[in-house]
Amino acid sequence: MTVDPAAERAPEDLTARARIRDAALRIFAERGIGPATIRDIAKAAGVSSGLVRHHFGSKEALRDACDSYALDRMARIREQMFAEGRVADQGFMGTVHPTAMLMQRYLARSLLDGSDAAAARFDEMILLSEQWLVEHDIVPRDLRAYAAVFVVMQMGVFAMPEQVSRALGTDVRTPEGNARMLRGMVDVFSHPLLTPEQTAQTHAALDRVLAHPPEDGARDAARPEE
Amino acid sequence: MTVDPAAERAPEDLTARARIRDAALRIFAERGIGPATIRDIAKAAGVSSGLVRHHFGSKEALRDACDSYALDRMARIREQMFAEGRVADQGFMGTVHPTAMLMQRYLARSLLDGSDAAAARFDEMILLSEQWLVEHDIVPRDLRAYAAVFVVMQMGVFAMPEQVSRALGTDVRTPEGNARMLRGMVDVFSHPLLTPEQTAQTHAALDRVLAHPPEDGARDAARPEE
DNA sequence: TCGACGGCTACACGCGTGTGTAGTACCTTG
DNA sequence: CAAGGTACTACACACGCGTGTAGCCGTCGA
Repeated sequence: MTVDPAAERAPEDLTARARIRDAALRIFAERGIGPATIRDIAKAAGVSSGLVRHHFGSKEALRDACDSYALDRMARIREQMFAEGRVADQGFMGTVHPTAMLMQRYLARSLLDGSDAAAARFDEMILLSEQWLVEHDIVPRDLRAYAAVFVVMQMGVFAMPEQVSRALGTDVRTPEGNARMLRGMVDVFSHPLLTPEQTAQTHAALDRVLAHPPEDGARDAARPEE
Repeated sequence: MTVDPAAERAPEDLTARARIRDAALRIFAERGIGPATIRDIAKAAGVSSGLVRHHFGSKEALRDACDSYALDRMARIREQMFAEGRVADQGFMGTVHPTAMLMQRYLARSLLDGSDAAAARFDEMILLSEQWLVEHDIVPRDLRAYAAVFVVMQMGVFAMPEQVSRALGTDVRTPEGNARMLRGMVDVFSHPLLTPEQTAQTHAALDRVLAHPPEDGARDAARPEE
């Protein structure tokens, strides 16, 4: 569980247990939690599938181990970046870091799968975002909604790397593709897409729609039955 | 396949086939494509699982049918909104519409699952976004990356409704919660989050990192082996 | 009236999955 | 040196899945 404070990989990580965790992290990130199989993880780690169970007990426990490991790695990378004074990158913290790229992808997948740990981190990111917003005197109509959308949007980018890669013509798992993606994020968050008039119009449209919800001929398609 | 040009549900849609499609759409949207089972869809539609196969042939074919149906519905809603002159909403087109909410969620799930149809729509949205950007004289450093990130961010919001709902304290599947979420989106896309200085700094940081990629002690965790 | 066909059901098959169990090699410890 | 436990493997089990098959029932045209 404990890893040396940065620098090189801890010696413990040369063990089969660490190889399994690393392989799981990678395969979970690539395919998603559900579709990934214990057997494939074991194969990637060069061990038997029984050993995975021996070390982690169950698939969910393995996922939990990956969660806390990824969270830990991200926290360390964040610390490191703060120490190096790259505070400007905080919003997109660590995303150029090769390991951080992987961890972000994994955490997005884990969040999509319904991980409690990833959800906790999600909430934490929202709190941080809210804090950042008030510190920078950005006061939208709905602070919480703003922060939530902001965070979920970031996660979304990491949750669909195949789509972004295809659209960009460059694999975002490479540093080059990742940098292009991050530039895109920076630009989206720096150039406003909507003019004040458009914004006001859209807010008005939202108000209008909320005042009298639209009728829809396909009620049965949206009915909330079990 | 063909549906009456708006208004009420087509009579065909009272058939079991339509009920199955609707149930599939809803369950796919709720749980994701992979975890959803034919048997549960059949149960929700009030038919036997065999009938699902009888009408659609396979799970993937059912997914395809849902794809094209959802795409069609979204296109019609878009047309309708254009006809009503609500062009201001185009960026977040139809997302307050109860059916559109469902379709958006479904399409996000389908995209996450690797649907070709959803991917095609994704690319189309990117094209539209690029077009919209040049029309409004927004010229970021990387137009394609901007558009791709913009679209994937929108999809991300619909791909993780549980997370947003939890953060907001309101179910985004209700009109109220959805409206809050949409306000958040509007605000994110209208208020720039980064100052020009921060933007320049981050771009510089990206340049710097790309010039000499960061060393990482956890190379083995990111190695690209199968 | 009758036959055929499409909507529909019940049930069985094979497969891959997570999980459980038995057993082996090795390393540590008294 | 003996003993025990840990790392590790091979194999089997039960379950749920998508899929396949056989057959029933109502309707509609000749």
